[in-house]
Amino acid sequence: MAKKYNISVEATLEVIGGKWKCVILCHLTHGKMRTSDLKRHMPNITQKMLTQQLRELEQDGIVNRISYNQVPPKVEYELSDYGRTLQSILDSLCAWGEQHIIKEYGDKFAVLEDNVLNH
Amino acid sequence: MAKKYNISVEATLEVIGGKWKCVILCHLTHGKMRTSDLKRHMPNITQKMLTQQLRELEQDGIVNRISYNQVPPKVEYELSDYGRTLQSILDSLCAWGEQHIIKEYGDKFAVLEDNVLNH
DNA sequence: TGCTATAGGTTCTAAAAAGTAACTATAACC
DNA sequence: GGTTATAGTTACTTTTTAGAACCTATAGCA
Repeated sequence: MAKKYNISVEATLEVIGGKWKCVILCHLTHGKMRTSDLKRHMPNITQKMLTQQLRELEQDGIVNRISYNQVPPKVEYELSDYGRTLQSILDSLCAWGEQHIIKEYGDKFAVLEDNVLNH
Repeated sequence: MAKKYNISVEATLEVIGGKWKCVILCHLTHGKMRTSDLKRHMPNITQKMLTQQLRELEQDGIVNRISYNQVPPKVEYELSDYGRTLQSILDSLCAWGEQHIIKEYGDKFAVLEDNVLNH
């Protein structure tokens, strides 16, 4: 049967842990996005990691994958209903990061890439 | 100069990302703990990883290290004031994990180790 | 004397995670 | 006919992370 957890947060980390998942999900809190949009917002992620992480999030029921049957392909991702139960956590993580940047660097504009500030 | 972030959550993950930090911090939300207490609550962490992660959290100002000058040594860790700005996020992460476990397994008692349930 | 407990350091190795590069398909366009 | 765009796969390599096994010091105790 199931694995054992020593504290419930371990279960959370199994779903949204790792280097990229929280970042992907934070972007998706702003709404549906195509693969190429995500890629644009995450210039350092590789195609491989992006699809791999999205697959896992899909399998865990966090995101929906919407595939339009056309060529060239068009695929969109969005937070699922279940994924939206993470929304306030994701918002808080972003907000904390922003405060942390201000604390560390004094000015968030100094370290946030332009594209981010267009939110 | 500073590195650039493409989204503020990246800064958060730099501080509390990784396999162990959130778990350590969640335990510390319940109050000050000795190294050996933490170890007991995290049977799968190695001594090396535990001290390494605690060092990093200390350097980022998230935890305080309180060393009593005695033999055998006694060291306690606690959330710092700054670390406590993460408290509600940590609580939410734990709560979400608990709900997720219930969703996945139906019964949290089936997968949470006994020691956890004594909280 | 020899053992335990405590917190931690060090070196080496194993495993996991992530990156690189090359490949697929096909419609639309020049 | 050649090029671009899109989303994705695959095999291989590198980097990062984590673990195992060893070491330190010393008070207290049988």
